Amino acid sequence: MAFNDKQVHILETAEKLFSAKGFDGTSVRDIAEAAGINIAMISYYFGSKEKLMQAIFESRTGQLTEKIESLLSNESLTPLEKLNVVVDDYVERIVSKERFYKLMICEQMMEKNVVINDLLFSLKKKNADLVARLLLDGQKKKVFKKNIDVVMLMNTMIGTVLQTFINKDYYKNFYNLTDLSEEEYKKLLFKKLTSHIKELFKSLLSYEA
Amino acid sequence: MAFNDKQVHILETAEKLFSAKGFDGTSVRDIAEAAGINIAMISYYFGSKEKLMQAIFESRTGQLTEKIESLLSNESLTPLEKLNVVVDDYVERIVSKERFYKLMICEQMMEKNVVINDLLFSLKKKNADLVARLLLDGQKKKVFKKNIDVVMLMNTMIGTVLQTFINKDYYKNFYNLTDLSEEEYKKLLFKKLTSHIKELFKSLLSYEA
DNA sequence: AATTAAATCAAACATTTGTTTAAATTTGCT
DNA sequence: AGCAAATTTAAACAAATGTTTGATTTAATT
Repeated sequence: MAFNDKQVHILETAEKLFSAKGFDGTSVRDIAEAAGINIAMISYYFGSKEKLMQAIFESRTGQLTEKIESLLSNESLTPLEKLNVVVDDYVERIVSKERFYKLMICEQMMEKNVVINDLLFSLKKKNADLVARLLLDGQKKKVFKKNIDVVMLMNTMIGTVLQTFINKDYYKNFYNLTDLSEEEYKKLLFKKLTSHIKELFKSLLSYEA
Repeated sequence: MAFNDKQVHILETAEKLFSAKGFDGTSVRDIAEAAGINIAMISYYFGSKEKLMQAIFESRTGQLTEKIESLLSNESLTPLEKLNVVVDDYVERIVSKERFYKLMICEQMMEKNVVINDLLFSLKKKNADLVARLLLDGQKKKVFKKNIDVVMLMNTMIGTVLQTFINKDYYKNFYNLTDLSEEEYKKLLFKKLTSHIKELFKSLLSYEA
């Protein structure tokens, strides 16, 4: 589970290629060449191409729930504040790990690697449960309305962010932002997305007039 | 551009396999076997595996904008009513063409087939322009507020629907709906999604209190 | 029925695929 | 320096890949 520098380098190179060309569209020779290593090293370190893919998912999903868990136990924040932190965290996560999330979507859609899908399933369950608990707390404290569809709420958040990143280049073109650097553009997207989703959540969760 | 019955059969079989295993994860032998034809027929009818994929996209994207275009020219509907029809149309489209939309997401994420990406780009532009015109009309008539981010709005709609379908099985499990048939479940999702998105749009577009 | 075009087929093609091997090199330790 | 373990290498492996071939069957037209 703990990877050395060389292994991390291979993992990152593979992640880059997999997200650009897909798992089956990338050969172990592609990876070896891009990483500047011998082909045999992949089997040597990871066992197989398949297990290399699984290693990517294991290493990336490792620390994902920690942040939300610690957040929820923080007593000094109101439910709405907590939810806003969750939004910031999700968006930030996808912004900074864009390639991995592309991989994740692909893998979720295809009925291929059972190990990975099981891993993602339990991850989703964990996250949904945590957010559900947060919403329940808000309902008890009368700041969130009743009858909230947790999964739908999560889908709107994650779906909006992912769709925005899938459409990243299109958005850039649509609003004539082509002169922005990649870094500036990502910052802009982060701001737009977080405020947009927070606005959505506010209207979804607060009592209506 | 007009395909005969046998060609359509090959296209549909390929679409099914591509969406389940990915383009590179599906061999022409897989397709031929599943379709009950000889391998050579794929090159014979479509030229190559690559062009077969493009043919899927051409045939599927063909009629996509027609409905929205005719809708916009309908003068008897209010902007909000029109928008609600757009929502219904989008969700219905994705519900009924689930497999193709999976393919579409994958293809959009990967920097592989330029022909397909160009096709999708112009399709997106067309749709976004149409919706933008609809929103503008509503703004003129003072039923929609100013400062609407069209792309973000579309991303929320499409993203929510896609994410819901990517997570379809998870959602089913989360709410103990496993005893529903596929058809019943799709109907339920359609209702949930359309009402959810319409609610989102209403709060996004109407003047605040 | 004869002729032509379209459709289908099994077989072969040259590449590319993931993985393994066994030898060579480097590294860490005494 | 000497030894053993870990790392790296080029080469080889069988299997699978997309495409083409050339013969054969089917369909349409005269």
